Amino acid sequence: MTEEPVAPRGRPTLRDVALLAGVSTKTASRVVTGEGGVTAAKVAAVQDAVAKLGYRPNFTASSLRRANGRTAAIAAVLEDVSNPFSSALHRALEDVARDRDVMIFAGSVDEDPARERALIHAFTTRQADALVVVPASDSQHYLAGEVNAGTPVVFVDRPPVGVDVDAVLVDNHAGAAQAVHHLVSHGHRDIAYLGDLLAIATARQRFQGYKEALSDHGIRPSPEHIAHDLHTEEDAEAAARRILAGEDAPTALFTAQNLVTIGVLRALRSLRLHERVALVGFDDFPLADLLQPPVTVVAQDPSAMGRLAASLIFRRLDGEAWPPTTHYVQTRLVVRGSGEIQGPHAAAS
Amino acid sequence: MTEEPVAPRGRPTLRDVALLAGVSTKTASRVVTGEGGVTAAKVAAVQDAVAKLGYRPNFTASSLRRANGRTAAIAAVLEDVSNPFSSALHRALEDVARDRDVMIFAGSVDEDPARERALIHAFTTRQADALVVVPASDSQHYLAGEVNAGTPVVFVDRPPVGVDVDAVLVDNHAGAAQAVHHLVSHGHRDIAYLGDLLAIATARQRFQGYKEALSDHGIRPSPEHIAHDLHTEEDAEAAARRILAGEDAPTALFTAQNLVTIGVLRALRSLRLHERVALVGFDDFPLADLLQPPVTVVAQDPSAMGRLAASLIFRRLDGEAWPPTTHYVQTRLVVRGSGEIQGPHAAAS
DNA sequence: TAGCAATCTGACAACGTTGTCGAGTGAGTT
DNA sequence: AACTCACTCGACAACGTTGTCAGATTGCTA
Repeated sequence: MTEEPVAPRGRPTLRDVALLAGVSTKTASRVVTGEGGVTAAKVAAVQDAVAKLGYRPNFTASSLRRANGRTAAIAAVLEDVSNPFSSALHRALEDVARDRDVMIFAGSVDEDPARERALIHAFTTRQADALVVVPASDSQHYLAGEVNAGTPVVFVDRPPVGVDVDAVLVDNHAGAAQAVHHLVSHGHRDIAYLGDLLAIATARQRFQGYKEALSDHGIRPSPEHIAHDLHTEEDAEAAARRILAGEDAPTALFTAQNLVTIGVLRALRSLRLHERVALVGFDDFPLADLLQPPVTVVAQDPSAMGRLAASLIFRRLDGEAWPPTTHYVQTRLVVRGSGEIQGPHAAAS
Repeated sequence: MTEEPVAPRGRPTLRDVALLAGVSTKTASRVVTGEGGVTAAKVAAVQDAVAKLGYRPNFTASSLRRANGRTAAIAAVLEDVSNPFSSALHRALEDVARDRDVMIFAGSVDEDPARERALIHAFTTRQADALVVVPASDSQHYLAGEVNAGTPVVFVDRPPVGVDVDAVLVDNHAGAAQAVHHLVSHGHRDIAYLGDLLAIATARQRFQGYKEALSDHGIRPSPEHIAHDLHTEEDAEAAARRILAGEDAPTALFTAQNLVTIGVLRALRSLRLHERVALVGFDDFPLADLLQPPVTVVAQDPSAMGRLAASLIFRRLDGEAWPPTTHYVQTRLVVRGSGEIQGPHAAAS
């Protein structure tokens, strides 16, 4: 059994180590940081003292003093750490950061602009080396100070407004259009739109893509078949029930967000329309392939987005410089079944 | 040439603010911390300077100096931030912490003991005020120093070994037994077990619960119908295929973990056995209710666990003290369909 | 033997902030 | 007029660490 010495008061500091080892704090510092230039005897003495006291360096004090002042932590301001998109993003950031011994601070904004500011304040105040932001507010002009001070900032999924920084975005417009074209090509002309809060830029873009794709085919969507501002599964389920109950119900649905898709699936299921009404969702989700029918989606790749965002961050932290750039990550139509249910105008070919 | 207005290098500090406002740093500090005892005129001057310079306090420097040295951050050492259990836990911690303006540091261990230590080292070195740990290692004796130094530590989901701290656990044994009793009561006697790495304590407990519940009914499980160490969906799918292909295939399956359940569902689906072989899974997952048949599970409540863990942490941070205690959170059998498929020994009642 | 470079070591200051304490001011009391 | 008291305010030190620099020691060369 190893002897556990009684720690004096609070945590031991470098002073305590130095005292016990009979050297100066500076020499102790040299040993624990591996700076070198210390005789073997003193190295051993310091290492003994470190072990005996259970000394752990205080990284915050160290980064306060060190030249570059880096804290080796980057902050992620996410929609909600527990949703699959955010947590896949979080994980991708962590994977890249891990190789450099950098930690991730993450927080959930919940589409609340005030919370967004509070989180960013909390993170910058804690000297995060960089910021990855999925914004919820109208404008992020308040970030200008940080950006000027040289903190790398990357926006993900939603474009920056009022501040000029790198961004990793999805081509929502094209993705939505792709979904709609797919449905039209399977014989549908009456395609409903169910989407998230219009306050969210990506929701607006997806709606635009939907409208324009329809118009490409000379179709004008029925206003009753458009539902905005659905932010929970319950909202979406209720809206879908309403739309499907009306006369001239649509033969296909485009659901422009994750939770909306799931809520709509519940409605379809309980109305026993899931084998009859076609559905394409935006954003993939776990088990989509195991449902009956399997759900066709326009998939985003949050992992790829996270990795790209992290690599931009680290390149800037390494001193590379370039004008703020927006990167687009491709969406991918994943054909599984629900989107291929034939509509009334199916080509006879 | 006139004197260049010295563009402050990097971020403005309290010194810069004080200088511009014509007060001492201490007075500037009093204003920004709201300590009070400053005349209105100087308050205004300082606030002007803060606004003009875009000053943000350096929270790490502040916590270095402040009496209690708190960093208002707690660390969460999780299995994998992107899996639903971990991220629900993470979110619950965040929700409780948010009310106190405390941030969460989270990291993924991936069942790697070395990574667990590295993460905890990184977090303690950054002066996290407390630790929430889902351990992966055999022993966490190395935490003794931290615990002695007074850092609150709570283990979640898996018990601490080699260190005496609070824990929030699930009664895996009882939950697994409940699943098995349920299957037996629906006429099954040949019930397979498919579970995660035996190195994980919870997996062992669930297996124990499985075995003992069977033995309560006088059933001895067939060794060919037991598969351990399945840690990915693919592992689980392969194992399920093997078990279901053999002669005397089981009529029911108990899947002891999330991903295992999903892998097994894939196998059942592709073998077209999903309506014939009963299944109860341990741990709930999104969309379980939308599958065909809907999946019966023994649900854990990661949110409740996270909230409980956080409240223990904060009570200790608030100075309350008590001997380390283990709390058990109940599991709940969620009956949905897959677990109620009748077996050959169904009572004729 | 003196001279010199190379190596090791510690005193000191500083990072940005706040706790302590005592000095200064002015109003109110005797 | 002398005194007390409440209130502001700033000088200074300190939190735990590391950068700077100069002093001490050593070994080697001339």
